[in-house]
Amino acid sequence: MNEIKSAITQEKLETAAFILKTIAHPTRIAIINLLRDVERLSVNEICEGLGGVDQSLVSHHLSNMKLKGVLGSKREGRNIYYTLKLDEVLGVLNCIEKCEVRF
Amino acid sequence: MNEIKSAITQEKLETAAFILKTIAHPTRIAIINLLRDVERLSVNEICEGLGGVDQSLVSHHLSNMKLKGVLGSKREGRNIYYTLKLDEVLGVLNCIEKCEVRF
DNA sequence: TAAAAATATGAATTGATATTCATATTATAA
DNA sequence: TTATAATATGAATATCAATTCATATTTTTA
Repeated sequence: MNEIKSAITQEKLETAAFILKTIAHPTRIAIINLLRDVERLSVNEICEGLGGVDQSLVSHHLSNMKLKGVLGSKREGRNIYYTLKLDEVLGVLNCIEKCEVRF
Repeated sequence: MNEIKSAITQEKLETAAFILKTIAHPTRIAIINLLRDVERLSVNEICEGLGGVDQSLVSHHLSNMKLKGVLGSKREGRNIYYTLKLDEVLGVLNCIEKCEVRF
């Protein structure tokens, strides 16, 4: 009669890893940062905000994050606007931005 | 005369992505969780805590996280004890553990 | 209705990461 | 001084993710 330590389920571990993997890329973090204070942005605006990242590559990153539930999108005329859907990731970025890595 | 928006530097983006990548794996998250409330653990204890993950694989994950500055280690007799070095990652896990992903 | 703007898609390539397996190293104990 | 326990290492393989490039789709406007 012991063994408290409410072990995190395998499923939760996998979900956490899944989300972290989804955002663990400089360009994708930059995109999330752009969406931090703006509610929504068109692909063009995102491309500009990133400064010189290829349209197609940006699009791949966007649809990847959308697929994984981090972003949402809505077409309006000829633009498509992306929004942050999983706001919790902002918390993650806040945490991580503070820390310097010292080897 | 505009352009406030203290853009995150490329370097910061890369550091953030680097750390996130380092922890974005179910086994590695589990290891960090084990070290959350214990200060230090031997490799054996970690293997047991993980339940049936191959020793060699655990070792690879450990040295990877050590290399990247997330863990530290200290030999003592024939055991090697690992500790959390970059405590900020706990914050990241706290953030992430809350969120369910809904597609 | 053809051209242009905005964005997506898919295949090919490249690059990175995880896993396995067999073996090496280090320290202690018999 | 050998056997054993604890851990690391490295090469081989397998798996997965990022990038590029060329082209497709959708919407609007001339």
